[in-house]
This record gives sequence, C-alpha cells and structure tokens, in this order.
Amino acid sequence: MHPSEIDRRIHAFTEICHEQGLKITPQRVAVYRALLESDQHPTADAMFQTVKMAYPHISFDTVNRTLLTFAEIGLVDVVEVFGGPKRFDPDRGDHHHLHCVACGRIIDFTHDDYRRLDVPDVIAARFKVISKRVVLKGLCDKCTPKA
Amino acid sequence: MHPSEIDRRIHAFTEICHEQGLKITPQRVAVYRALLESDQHPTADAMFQTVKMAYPHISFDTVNRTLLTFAEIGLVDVVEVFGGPKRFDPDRGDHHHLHCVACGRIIDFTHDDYRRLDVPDVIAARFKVISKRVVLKGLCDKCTPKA
DNA sequence: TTGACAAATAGGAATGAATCCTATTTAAGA
DNA sequence: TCTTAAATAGGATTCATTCCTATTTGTCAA
Repeated sequence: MHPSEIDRRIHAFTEICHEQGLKITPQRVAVYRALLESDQHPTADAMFQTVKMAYPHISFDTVNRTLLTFAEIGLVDVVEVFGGPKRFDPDRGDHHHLHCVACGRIIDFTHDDYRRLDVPDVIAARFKVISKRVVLKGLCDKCTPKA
Repeated sequence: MHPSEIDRRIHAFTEICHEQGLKITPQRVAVYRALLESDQHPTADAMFQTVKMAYPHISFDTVNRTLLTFAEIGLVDVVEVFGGPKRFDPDRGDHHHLHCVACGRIIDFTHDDYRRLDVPDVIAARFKVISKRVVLKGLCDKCTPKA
C-alpha cells in the first residue's frame, strides 16, 4: 500500500473512531497503521511483535483488544481459519481466499464470476446475509511438488 | 442419519482404516459413530463429552487425535471457523456454510449455482485446488431481530 | 487552559484449546 | 498363541485468549 494511501486511510480511521465514540489513542493508530503496512492476514501476536518495535511499552492485550474492537466496528475483518490463532484482514473489499493446506498461507484473489454469487432463496428467506466469500483449499505454488 | 446408513458407513469406515493401515480400535469406532450421529460440526470437546457416555475411560487426547487422524485420511473435514476451537464435519460432500455471527451456529446448504464454481485461470495455473466452498456470514433465523 | 470523568492501557493472572510425553495396553499378522 | 508396532490414558506443557484491576489518558465542558 502506498504511503499516501496509508495516510488517507489513517485519516479516515480517525473519523470513524470519532463517529463510533472511540478515543483516538496512539496505540490504536499504531495498530491500525501496522495492519495497513502488514503482510496479509496477520495474527494478533504478529501484530504485537510489529507494533512493539515502534511502541515498546504496548501490551499484547492492548493489541488484541484493539484488533477485536476494529473488527466489531467493521474496520477490519476476522478471516476464516481451519484452527490456530485468529487472523485479521484490513481489506474489507470483495475478494476471496485460497488456503494452502501445507504452509497455511492465505492467498487473496478476485474473480468476476464470484462477484455475482447469488444467495439461494431458501437461505435469503430465513437469514440475513452480511458477507459472501469463496474459500478454496489447496497447495500453493511454493508447496506444490514439482512432479 | 438413518441407523442403517450409519451401519453402512461404519462398515465402509473399517475398510478405509484397513486400506490406510490404521488399526480398528473400539475408540476409533466409537468416535466415528458419534460423529455420524452428532449435530453438525461438533468440536473435539463436544465429541469427547458424547463418546465418554458410552466409553467412560476414553481420554480427550484420544478423541482429538482420532479426529485429526480422520481428517488426515480425508474421512472427515475440518471446517472453517472465525476463531475458537476446531470443528469437524463428517459430511465431505459438496455443500456450503452460513455462519451466524451472533450465535456461532454453522448452517449447511447446497445450491446448484455453486456447484459450477470455476477456479480462475490465474489460480489454477499456480495452485492445486483441493476443495471449494462458499462461506456466508450473517444472522440465522433465531438471531434475526423481528423488526 | 484546566479539571473531571469515563474510557483505555499495562501487565500479570486465569482460562481454554491443543499438543506433547511416556508408561501401559492392544490390534493384527506371523 | 506370540510378537511387535501402533494406539491409548492421563497428566504435563505450550500456546492463544480473555480477564482483572490499578494506573493513565483522551475528551469535553466549564
């Protein structure tokens, strides 16, 4: 993500906090910035390790609580996993995931055909659908045996 | 699931164990039977509580290890979660999931349109795709406020 | 600018999930 | 049977997460 885009999103972030009645603390800004700059889908612990460099006194609990707060107000996404620690995603846009069953990497992709995923009537009638995602399991390029 | 179908699948199960070189222990049979009879998507602990009734000396570790072994040989599926304990699914067939963000329930559904989910070329070229699933997040009928 | 107050933080304790360790038991084939 | 490797029991350990509470700090109103 470009530095200018990061600045823009941090500015938007302070406005969202305001709307939501959340205080704008340096810890929250640091966590949000690190998330924007991060590799995709970090765990709370990975975020803690990163933020600690710029902010040595921050506690794990603060990082974790902050991420959960962000998820609650829809600022970040908790992504689906098959066990292990929670993973967070700053990209709330329409995209899909491939999980490598060997190394655990989660690869983002977009696909026009998946944009129009229609919710079956039976489901739409009984449930309020908030988000849709295609989840693939497989082997990534690094883990595929060169047979 | 019908009792006769359960018997059929337990018989198939013993053959699969044989093929895979796994010993057919009473613990494994008990876990597999309980899984077939279970509500959808139980956790290892829920399975442990169930199996313990018929088999009071079984340990949690055995139940958990057994479920993981079953997953390894493709007998059951580990389903996607958004945090919390692993969940197992005895139904390896083609179906999709709705996760209720309020109560955590996972609801199975099938949909003809989702059967033909094509994998984008960019992905197919670099990755070996093993399974495809549509994951919806939303509110289930019990949790939807009757507005 | 300052003061008051509710919200947020630090960091250690507690809980929960999953895995590991190892002595003992057991399924299965010779 | 007998042997042997595989599997189990159950306690210990590790890792992830949440809880607890004294202290600090944004924020807003005076």
